[in-house]
Amino acid sequence: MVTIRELAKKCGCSASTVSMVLNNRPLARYIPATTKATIRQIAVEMKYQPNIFAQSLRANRSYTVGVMVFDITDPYCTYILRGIENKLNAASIAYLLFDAQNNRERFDRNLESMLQRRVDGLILVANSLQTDPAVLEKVEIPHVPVVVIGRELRGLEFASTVVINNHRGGYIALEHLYTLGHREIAFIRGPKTIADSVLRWEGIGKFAKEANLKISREWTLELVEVPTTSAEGLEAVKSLLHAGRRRFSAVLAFDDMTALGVIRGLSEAGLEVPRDCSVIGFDDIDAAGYYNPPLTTVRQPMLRMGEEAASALLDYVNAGQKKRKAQVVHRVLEPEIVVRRSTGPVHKAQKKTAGQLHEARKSGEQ
Amino acid sequence: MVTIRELAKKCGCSASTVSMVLNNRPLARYIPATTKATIRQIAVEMKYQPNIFAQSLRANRSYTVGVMVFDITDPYCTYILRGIENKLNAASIAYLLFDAQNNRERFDRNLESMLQRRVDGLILVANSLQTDPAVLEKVEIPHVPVVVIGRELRGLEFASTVVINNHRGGYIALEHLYTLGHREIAFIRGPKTIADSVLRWEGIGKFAKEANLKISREWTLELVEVPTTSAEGLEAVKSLLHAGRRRFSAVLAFDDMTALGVIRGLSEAGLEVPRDCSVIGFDDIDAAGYYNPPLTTVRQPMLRMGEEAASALLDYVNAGQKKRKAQVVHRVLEPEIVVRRSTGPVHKAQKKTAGQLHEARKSGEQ
DNA sequence: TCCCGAAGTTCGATTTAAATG
DNA sequence: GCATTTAAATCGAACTTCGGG
Repeated sequence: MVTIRELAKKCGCSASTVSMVLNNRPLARYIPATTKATIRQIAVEMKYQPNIFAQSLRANRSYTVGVMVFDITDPYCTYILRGIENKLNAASIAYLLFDAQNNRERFDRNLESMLQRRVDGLILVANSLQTDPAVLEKVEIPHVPVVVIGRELRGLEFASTVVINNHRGGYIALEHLYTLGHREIAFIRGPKTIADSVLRWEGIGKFAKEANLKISREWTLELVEVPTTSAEGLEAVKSLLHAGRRRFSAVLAFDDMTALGVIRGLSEAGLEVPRDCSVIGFDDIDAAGYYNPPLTTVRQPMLRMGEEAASALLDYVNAGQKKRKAQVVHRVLEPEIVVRRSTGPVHKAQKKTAGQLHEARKSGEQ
Repeated sequence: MVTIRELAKKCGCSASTVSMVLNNRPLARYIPATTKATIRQIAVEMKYQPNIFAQSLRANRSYTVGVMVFDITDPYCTYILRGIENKLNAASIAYLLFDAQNNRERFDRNLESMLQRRVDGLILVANSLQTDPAVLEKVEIPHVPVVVIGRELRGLEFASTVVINNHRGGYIALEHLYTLGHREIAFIRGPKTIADSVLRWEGIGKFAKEANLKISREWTLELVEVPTTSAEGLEAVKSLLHAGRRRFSAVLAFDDMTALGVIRGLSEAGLEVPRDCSVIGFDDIDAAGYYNPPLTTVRQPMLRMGEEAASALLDYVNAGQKKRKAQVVHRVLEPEIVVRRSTGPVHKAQKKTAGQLHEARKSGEQ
């Protein structure tokens, strides 16, 4: 690897001159254009690449940010990551990836690791288990700027946030089912420990109130585990069906994974989606698009969330570099409904709702 | 941030002493145990953390490896990544993640970027578009050790590989269908440009020959695009069904994404899986497990592939550090069949095979 | 005074060579 | 000669300061 001194020798000048020229410093302003051109040319010829270790040491910057996701195998995370990558790439900033694997100890270890490596900033893709403000206190010490995705978090003067309007998401999900004529709807709520879940439920409540729709407690289940899995959705819908005479013509699930399990549960019980029962999810993960049948869902703009987060972080870091005062931002993105084939109107022909149909078939089988 | 000199002052000794003690250098051997203990204790109290920039500059190592995947939104990649993460984490090595996004220019840019950042080694999760040996030539120049996952590549003395036995995979996939009684089988091959695809096809051919099974050219389609999508699987099976009087009772798809599309295509054509037609995939991505119905597939041990790759890289890097001669390795992992619900026996009652059934229904509808 | 360029210092940890009692 | 410690050099880029024309 060629150093700046070797390059300087070849150019017949000093290292300072080379440095100033290649970095377009003000001091290089009076150096003749021909000299500059020669230096640049020789630099290319010799494939000179400034040693990033030396640069980092000098500038006290790593030119690297840290990104921690709560679960890299979760497609929600990977699309956010794609958004982050797009922005960072454009700014020639590389990133260290850390995966918390839904595990608090790992989360803490990773955080430690990122700080030890002196990242210029960090992005946390959070499920709510992990990012209570307390966790971030240790981040404050070296004043590393942070952007948190997916978790409301105000009042920390070094932390920006990017979230979606979960309240609105819950609202439009129920609205969609209502518009299709559904009045008897089962709900599979997310764990109460998750902030998203609470907000979505409030949005659902708001629409119900406005539409004068009654939410039956008996058709409302609550998931307990994070992460959610399709297996839980499957179990949930089975217990709903076993609840007996209950009737419902649609299921509103906390998220896509749950919803996919619900669809499978209905299929296995001999019910067809959406003919016998509609199902709606939340997120719009890839699998929603290619499921059998494809899932209607409330879409989180994951790519944009990642891009916004990366932009916010870069702005903050660059501002700090130029000694301007950096501003935290709190962005709220709007979700949108994506209508596919898992929801449909309540047919006139559809005399019986899902629960009843199931009952009927069961008796028929026996 | 406290430096080693500040720490030394507090300890009443020189920076050299502190350095030697904290790093357990041989020279520290005669330093009294009490002194050492004091130094260590004060280091903890002052929260001393060696500046990694300075360490890197001195040692000419980044203590960081680069990992490039071909598509971070592909679940195949994320499980491999999880395996890599597990091993690297245990060795306190962080990694820079790069995503080629199935794009050759990005691949090259990222490679450049990794080298510029002087990673200690790199892992490439390759689809075959990208890793012809020529690409790796530029890696050789700075003698950076490489591990390639998913692509056979011998003869480069700095590159290890981790692959699965694709030939065997194809063999056992067909064997599974054959054992269930299927004799009339449709094939959706992968693109010929992908090495995996060719090898799997050879394995299929081998079993067919041994079992004296005829592979009909008319029931064999070939995908052209990378990445594969479920949409292509759907299209493929539709064109198979439209081919008319053709009869087949099972479909062997190139990979899971394709297979999932096939299942949906069959469903949309009114055929039930596996009653009317069995479907088998390849990979065992998450979605295979929660699909409707769950997919029988040939499993690639992705977690292990990642772990093996990371281990191989660490071994190589550490060997180089200790000036032992580093060894490249070429690991071949065995795939295994995962039987779920998308395959079943050919029923005696199943008078007609999928193609015929479809024909029958079509006429019935008209 | 203005233009051009170089010598020398800094960043922080590690290591070599050498110096103490 | 031995146990114990340290001053000084090193890694490479960037910037401050200074000097010659």
